[in-house]
Amino acid sequence: MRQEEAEAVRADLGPSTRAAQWDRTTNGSVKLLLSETQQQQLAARSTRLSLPARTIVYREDAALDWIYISSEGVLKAFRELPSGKRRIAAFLFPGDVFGLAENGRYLNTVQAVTHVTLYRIPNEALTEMLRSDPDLQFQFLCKVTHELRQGQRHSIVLARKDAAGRLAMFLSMLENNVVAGTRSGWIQLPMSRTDLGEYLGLSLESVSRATAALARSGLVTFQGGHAAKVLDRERFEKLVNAL
Amino acid sequence: MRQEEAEAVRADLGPSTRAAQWDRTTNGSVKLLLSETQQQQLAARSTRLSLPARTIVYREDAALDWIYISSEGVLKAFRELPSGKRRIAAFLFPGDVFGLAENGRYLNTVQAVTHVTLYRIPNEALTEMLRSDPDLQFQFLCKVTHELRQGQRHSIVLARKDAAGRLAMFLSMLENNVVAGTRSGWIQLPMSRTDLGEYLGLSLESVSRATAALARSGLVTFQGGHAAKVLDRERFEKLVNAL
DNA sequence: CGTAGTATTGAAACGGATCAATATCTGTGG
DNA sequence: CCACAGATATTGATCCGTTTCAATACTACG
Repeated sequence: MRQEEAEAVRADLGPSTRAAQWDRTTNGSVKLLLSETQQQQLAARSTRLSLPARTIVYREDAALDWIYISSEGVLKAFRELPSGKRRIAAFLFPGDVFGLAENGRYLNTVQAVTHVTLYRIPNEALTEMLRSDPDLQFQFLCKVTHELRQGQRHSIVLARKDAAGRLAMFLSMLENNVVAGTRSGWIQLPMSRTDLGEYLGLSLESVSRATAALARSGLVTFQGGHAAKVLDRERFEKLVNAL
Repeated sequence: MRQEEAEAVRADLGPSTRAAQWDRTTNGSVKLLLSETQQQQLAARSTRLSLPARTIVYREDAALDWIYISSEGVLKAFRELPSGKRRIAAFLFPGDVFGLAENGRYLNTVQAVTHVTLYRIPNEALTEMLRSDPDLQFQFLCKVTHELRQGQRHSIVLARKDAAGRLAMFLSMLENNVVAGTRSGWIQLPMSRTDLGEYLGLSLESVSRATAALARSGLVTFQGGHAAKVLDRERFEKLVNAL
């Protein structure tokens, strides 16, 4: 079904997509697939960064200077609310593009959750490339479109009233984001319970209770708080889809 | 501040945006501003539609055939959940582009809330134009980016725990969407309480109680259930920002 | 090995969902 | 123009789950 979607995109765009095609990464998100020329151009203008966990990549309201592409690790994009609370808008995984969806100023603060490696491209260089290369720009259009879809999924999660259901949906989402090479069945949870709460719109106590509830009812086991495994697939999926 | 953002976009893109510029409509959303040639091209390939309230424009999972631009009236974009419940992802106002953010299949069902007039462009014709016109494509990139931002705002609303606060944020959002010419201060609420509930993640009873609460505390008056006016601006804004 | 940040668990209270009854609005036909 | 019917909206009472406050347990890193 995912595969079908990718096909459909190619069909929609016809010949123009041959040089720069869509594809889905192993982590389930949409990845930029570039022609050799495009890769060279991007590589020539980008800097590779290696950042430890907790590093802030940029802050909300800062001037938009660079566009980033995540290569390894996990990051979080969040906003600080007037009350001091935080709402995490999205977690960023390898292959994700960020710093793109804002005009002149970054909208969110982006911070590394784990150690990460990123590619950083000056905003002007990228927009210059987009301007002169419709195929490349189409890649980004699709990328943003995909993020829009993710955002809508997030809204659906937030509209659920049951904490366990929200958590299950989040785990399900992470499952589709498994980086190739992860051991069978175990879902890595690099982020803290607080992060989960800020993403799911729950207090961290509720997150804790939700994990306990999933474990107690035998749907999922947790290992050390940062890994999970679905035990009862059928009931798990039923919960996920019990919207 | 909005104005500043628009400026920044132009600055980011430089000369390439001269022919096809960004602008903000009076309703606060981002509108496509096209060159004469682009307008002619679009006009030549689009059909104008006039639809009564409640008409379904397209259904989720239907094949993506056309892209739409709203001209008059209000629509809602929603998904039917397995349980039969609905979640409204967005309301669509004049100037909004929709049917764009999906690949091969529409993601949401779109239905007219009021009588609407739309422009409909065959998908292939539009993608053809985008392929050959980077400036035009950039318009759409920015448009989708803006929708992404709206989606994030929606997520923030949904993460609030207090019904009155959610409703106040929605009213505030509508206020920025006022179509030019609306009488001073009155916010039009063309959608039903049920629609509000489905957008805000509340039961319609809670929406009703929230309106009652806002009225009782003197922040807002409601007139016939489909118009509202902020009475105590200061306290209203305080509530909106009390995240 | 200890300390600080992180996570779990418990008890009480608040707020929204739900069920249920009544009221209002809208559009249609007499 | 009015009356009626179906849909939409308001209001009330109760239940359930999340939040909050608080105390304890765990984990990771120096």
